Amino acid sequence: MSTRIQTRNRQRILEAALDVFSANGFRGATLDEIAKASGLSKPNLLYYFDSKEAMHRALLEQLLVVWLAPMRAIDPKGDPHDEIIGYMRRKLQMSRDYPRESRLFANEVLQGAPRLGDAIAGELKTLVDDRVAVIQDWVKAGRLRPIDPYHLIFSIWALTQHYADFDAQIRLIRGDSDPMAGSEEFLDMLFDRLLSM
Amino acid sequence: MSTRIQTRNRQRILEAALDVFSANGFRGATLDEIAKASGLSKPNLLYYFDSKEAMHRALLEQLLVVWLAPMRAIDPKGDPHDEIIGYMRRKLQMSRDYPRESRLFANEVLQGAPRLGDAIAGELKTLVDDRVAVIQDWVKAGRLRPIDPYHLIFSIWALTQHYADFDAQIRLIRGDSDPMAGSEEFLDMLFDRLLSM
DNA sequence: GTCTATAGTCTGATAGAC
DNA sequence: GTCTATCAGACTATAGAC
Repeated sequence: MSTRIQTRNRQRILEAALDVFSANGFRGATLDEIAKASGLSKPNLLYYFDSKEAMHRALLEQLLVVWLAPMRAIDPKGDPHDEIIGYMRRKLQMSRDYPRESRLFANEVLQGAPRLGDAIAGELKTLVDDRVAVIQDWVKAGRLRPIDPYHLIFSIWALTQHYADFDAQIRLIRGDSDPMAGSEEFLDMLFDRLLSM
Repeated sequence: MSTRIQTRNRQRILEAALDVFSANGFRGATLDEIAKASGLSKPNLLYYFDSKEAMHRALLEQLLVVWLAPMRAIDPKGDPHDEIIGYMRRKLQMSRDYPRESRLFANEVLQGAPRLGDAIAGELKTLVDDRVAVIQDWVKAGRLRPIDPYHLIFSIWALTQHYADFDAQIRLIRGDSDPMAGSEEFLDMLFDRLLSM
């Protein structure tokens, strides 16, 4: 019943699976690679997870919680400008801290979200719709200048995730120095100008 | 020697290959799918292209020309504000006209640019470095407010390509109406504010 | 040029010894 | 719980008839 070892091995597998899935997408990933990366045998992987699908599903589920946290943290009672900039900063920090998770998500959506469609159409859409309403209320109350809430949110996603998802391109163009150097100052300035009255 | 049929079949194959590679990445794509999508048999595919790799390479090569054209068209002698906004608009139009090409490129970069690394480090970097210098000259001449040229370019890429690459997500959140509706007005406004003195 | 047939390899998943 | 051995199917690519 040594659940300690089980938990640890499941964690090792998910860690390796995150590497492989985020670098190749679901179909491009192989159990052989995950086995090699985790140091466990292929049948042992399938002792802990029923299938390749199940591994991927486990990753996406634990990803969603972390992924949506920055948006959940937007406070309708806060200052509109600070709340939006704060959201953008938290999202940018996620690209810095969890680039593989960002690429896992990007791969999934890029390939039509076949395994994440329900979560996007459900949990994420509900959250976005709610925050869109908050932004619209801010605009109506005259606390935020008129702006399209959907495109505002999309622009935050696009600008922050770009640094994780297109990391390879940025490195090749800028050289191997920190690809995100200067991004926070730039995005602070950009959103400050975007939101100012 | 009926080169007409050859050219037409090569085109049919590349058309089908673009569908499959852009939807699944290189490793996730299969010749069976490309064969089915093109209406040709699998061995026939390999009569026209030496390998799966060769097909992918052909797509990337013809992509690069189209892909870099909007940036090449930036005129150092033009008005800085208009040139940058014009570049952004051309890039956005590419997302509208060539979403599959955008996703093909995104898949490739997302997965570490294993087959496009040389072109990015060579042709693209050269072009970017040149345009960065142009922007810096504009700033020095006082014709453009001080701004980080690299992050400016990355922000254009991120914001415009997002609509093609994350199309599935946007559709699920906004419903099946045109996912790009309002994007041009929003981005016009955003970059106008970003660049204004 | 296009096909069927198939070689040879890799894939996800299972059986069974320990 | 973990392994070796192995299955059935899918994979890229080739051979050879037409």
